[in-house]
Amino acid sequence: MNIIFHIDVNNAFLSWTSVYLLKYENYELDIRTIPSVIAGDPKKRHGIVLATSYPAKKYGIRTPESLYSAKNKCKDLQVYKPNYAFYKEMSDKLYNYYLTITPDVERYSIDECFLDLTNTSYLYDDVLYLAYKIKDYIKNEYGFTVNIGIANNKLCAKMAGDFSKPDKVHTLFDNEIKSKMWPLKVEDLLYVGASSSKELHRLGINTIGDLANYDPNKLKKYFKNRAYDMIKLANGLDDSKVISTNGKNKCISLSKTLEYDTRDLNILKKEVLHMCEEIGLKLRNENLYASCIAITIKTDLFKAYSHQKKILNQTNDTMELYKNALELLEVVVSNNAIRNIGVRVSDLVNYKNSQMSLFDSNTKQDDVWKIIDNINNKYNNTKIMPAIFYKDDNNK
DNA sequence: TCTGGGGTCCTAGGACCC
DNA sequence: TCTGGGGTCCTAGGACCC
Repeated sequence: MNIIFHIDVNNAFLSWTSVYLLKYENYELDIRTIPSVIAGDPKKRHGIVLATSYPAKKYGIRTPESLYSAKNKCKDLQVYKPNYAFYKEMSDKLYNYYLTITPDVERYSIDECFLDLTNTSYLYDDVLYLAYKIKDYIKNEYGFTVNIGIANNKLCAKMAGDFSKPDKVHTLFDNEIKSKMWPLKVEDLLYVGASSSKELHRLGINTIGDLANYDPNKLKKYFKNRAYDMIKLANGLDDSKVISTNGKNKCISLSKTLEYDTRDLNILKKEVLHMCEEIGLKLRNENLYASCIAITIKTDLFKAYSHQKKILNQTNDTMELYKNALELLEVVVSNNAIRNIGVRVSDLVNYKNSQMSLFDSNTKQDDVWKIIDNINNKYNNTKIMPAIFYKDDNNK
């Protein structure tokens, strides 16, 4: 029998900012105790609520709603900006702490990990006791609380972690699925989102138990092959493994909501070049090459489009990425005003198809990037970048 | 001065090959 | 001298997660 822990930080961004303010800015007020949220800048059209305190939740404020709407619900709402560098630091600290408990740790998001204790639980006589010890250690050592879900697979561990918050340990072992999970609303089931739950309710499937016992052949008419997966999930069945994939993503993407909608190709090109810079740097730092690149956009009407293409000679060269991205950009720019633009690379490999380098100057170019990257990695603010930026800066 | 940003996975349909 | 069908690769779009 497998033993899986799911550990997530309660209101992660808000808790972490609170810890930061108390520790480094000598705040006397713990923002977790007042109606507060973490949100971006509405003037830059980043006004989305990213995390909420429990007092803010009492006003019905939820992520990710607009800051505008959140403020309408609570006039005294206190708003704090996200501090991603500190969040990353906290996330790494937690991850390294988990590794002292078991080597089998999967980072599921910035504030969530799965721990596989199947092969290590013999070291700990009582897993429930261990969970309480972990939870209390984190609270005392770092100053924020977590929820821990314990189960026989990842799905149930994650479901258990959501039962009631904060600062709680819950179990959802195989023999508890009917009593603890089946009464829940069907939309509470992992991977059943807004679109599916709407359809399920229409079919009279309101609880996870309803779904678990529904005729798969009937459900197939509405959900195709996904019907079988959904019924499996509702029965608490999940054989996915805890995989230590630290840092190894299948794609890297960057996107940006512009301050104003635009049809101006020059503005979009500049954004795309900037993203190719960042993505190229990330690829080179991890010694990865991209075989596929995409441009994504969102129009002023919130309609999303994307265009992608294979890159025959895998690359992590900024200007190669940019050249490919530009071809896609020309396809994607239509009559729509563009609100959000992004670049995504995928099919990442750690080798380079070097056949073509006999005919071009790739090797020399690689050396140039190494020098540029060393400087950029060292000095965060004064970046070496393609000449187009200098021109732009001078025009300000 | 309403609606962010970074991911994974699946499916349908077209192109192309034999 | 009349157009089947299997397999693979690729793209676009959508659902879902945090």
